[in-house]
Amino acid sequence: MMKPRVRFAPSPTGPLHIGGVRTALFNYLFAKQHGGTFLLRIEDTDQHRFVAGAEDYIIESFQWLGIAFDEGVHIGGKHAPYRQSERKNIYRQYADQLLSSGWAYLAFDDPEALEAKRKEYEVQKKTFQYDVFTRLDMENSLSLPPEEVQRRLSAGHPYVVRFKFPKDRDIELDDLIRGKVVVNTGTLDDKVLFKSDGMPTYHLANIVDDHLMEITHVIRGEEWLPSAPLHVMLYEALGWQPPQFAHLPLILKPDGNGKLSKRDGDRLGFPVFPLQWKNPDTGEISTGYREKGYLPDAVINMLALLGWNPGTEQELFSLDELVNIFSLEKISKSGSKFNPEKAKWFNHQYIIKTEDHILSKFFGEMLQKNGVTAPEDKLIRAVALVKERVNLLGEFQEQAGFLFIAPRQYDEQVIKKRWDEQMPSRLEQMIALLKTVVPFDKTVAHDKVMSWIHDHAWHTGNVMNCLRLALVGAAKGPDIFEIIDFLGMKEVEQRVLAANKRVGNGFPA
RNA sequence: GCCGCGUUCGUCUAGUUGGCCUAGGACGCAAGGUUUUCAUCCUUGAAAUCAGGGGUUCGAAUCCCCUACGCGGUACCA
Repeated sequence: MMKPRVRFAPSPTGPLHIGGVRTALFNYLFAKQHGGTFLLRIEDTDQHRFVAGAEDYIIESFQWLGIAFDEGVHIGGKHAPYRQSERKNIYRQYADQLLSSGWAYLAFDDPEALEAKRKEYEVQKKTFQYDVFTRLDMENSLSLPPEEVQRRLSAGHPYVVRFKFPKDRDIELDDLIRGKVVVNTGTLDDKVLFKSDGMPTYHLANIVDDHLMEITHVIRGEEWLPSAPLHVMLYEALGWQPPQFAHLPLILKPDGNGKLSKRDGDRLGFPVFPLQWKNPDTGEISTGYREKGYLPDAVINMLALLGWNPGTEQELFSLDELVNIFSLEKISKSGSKFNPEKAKWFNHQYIIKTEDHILSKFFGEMLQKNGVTAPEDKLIRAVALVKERVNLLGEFQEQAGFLFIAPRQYDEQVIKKRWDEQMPSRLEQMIALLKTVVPFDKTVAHDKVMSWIHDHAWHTGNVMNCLRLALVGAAKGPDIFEIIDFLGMKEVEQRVLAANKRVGNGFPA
């Protein structure tokens, strides 16, 4: 294959949705696999929907994910600029070209007139479409006498440029994922190509830029499939070779039907965006995968397997592996419901795989926020002790926080079940016993304590869980002798004394 | 409404040249086990008559047709 050039072309209207991230990922994988180029273009032709900060958000998201572009707004490239608002002056000439070759026409109908027309049709239970059948009833350069058109133009009447579909032609499109798709031009509407505000619409700008930027493969969401025929027609009208198309299936909400939306995330409690986003207008905050404690590689892996799979039973892939094994042919045609549980499972797998010294950084920051500064070697030990029980990075705090912060309260369920008036003295005896193990050794300590409990014919579960309660605050956590080893005898004694004092004869202070 | 796309366990999916599918894996779920705790982990299990109905064929989840349902589009939004 010739080296492909693909693009991810989001609109800066808000935070990047994970569906968009997946689209970008598939583009990236495809480009890298074939030694091609991947570029980022910002499609900001709608000034009304522009949202400040959205572009930076998009760039930061991909930086976090480790998906690198070869060209783009933030890094430049041979086809700069990559922001459509900065390319404004190059689109007009193509609209003019279409106009003079008869592939487009001027339309003067204002939004109100269009709205009225739609209402009129709606009453008859029909839908108005500005197309080959209705355009002569409208006010445009096809229906109006040339001198009237000229008059309006010189009088400065606002107008748009619309594409003029031929009456009855089957447009064929060979989609890389869906195969042949055929649509008759008679069913298509004369899309606006150039708006009255002097900006092109998506359709024109997209085709022009894809051509100028030498895009070979357009890999985008399924929502674009209906307008793909317009796009191939546009290439023909402009006398250009169209790229190959691949329309990706949608990511659906976990329950019910329909596209995954921000609301679903809020409702079901999982992130829909890669990074946290604060709505500049309302101040509303939407959480992101990063803030929720996901590792970027886990997010990528999870997204890659949504709508695609290699056909083997392997589920865990690094980015590089994905680059090698990815193929458009294996993308499924139907939409995939997003599964938040599986997303967590992927993260769990990646946390286990991630090296301790990297994880320790995250944990260190969390402790820092709680006012505790811990040395790195301690953090690494702590992380190693609990990583297998962590799904999200944030859980390091609850799983290993006690290794640095003595418990402030004790689980009452455990007290009720296992503590009694003799427990304080037994725990103190155990401390004395533990102190005899010098230097401390987990196995030796374990054996000594066990036989000591056995000699007194005490209930192992009660004694050990009360010790755990004193050290951890609850009946959970890693092996108790590991904890003792980590804490050191001095700290262990302090915690036991504190617990004895506060829980005392069975009632927490 | 019209146009387009789709339809295998609850979910993601394997299955793509029809027979090796009494439909496999993963998530989740259930039961056991390991862990003196919790989680992890291990084992086992339930779970899709392959949307439904017709064909074609010795034989269909796999090919054809119809129906149903779902989704997407139907803006001077992308």
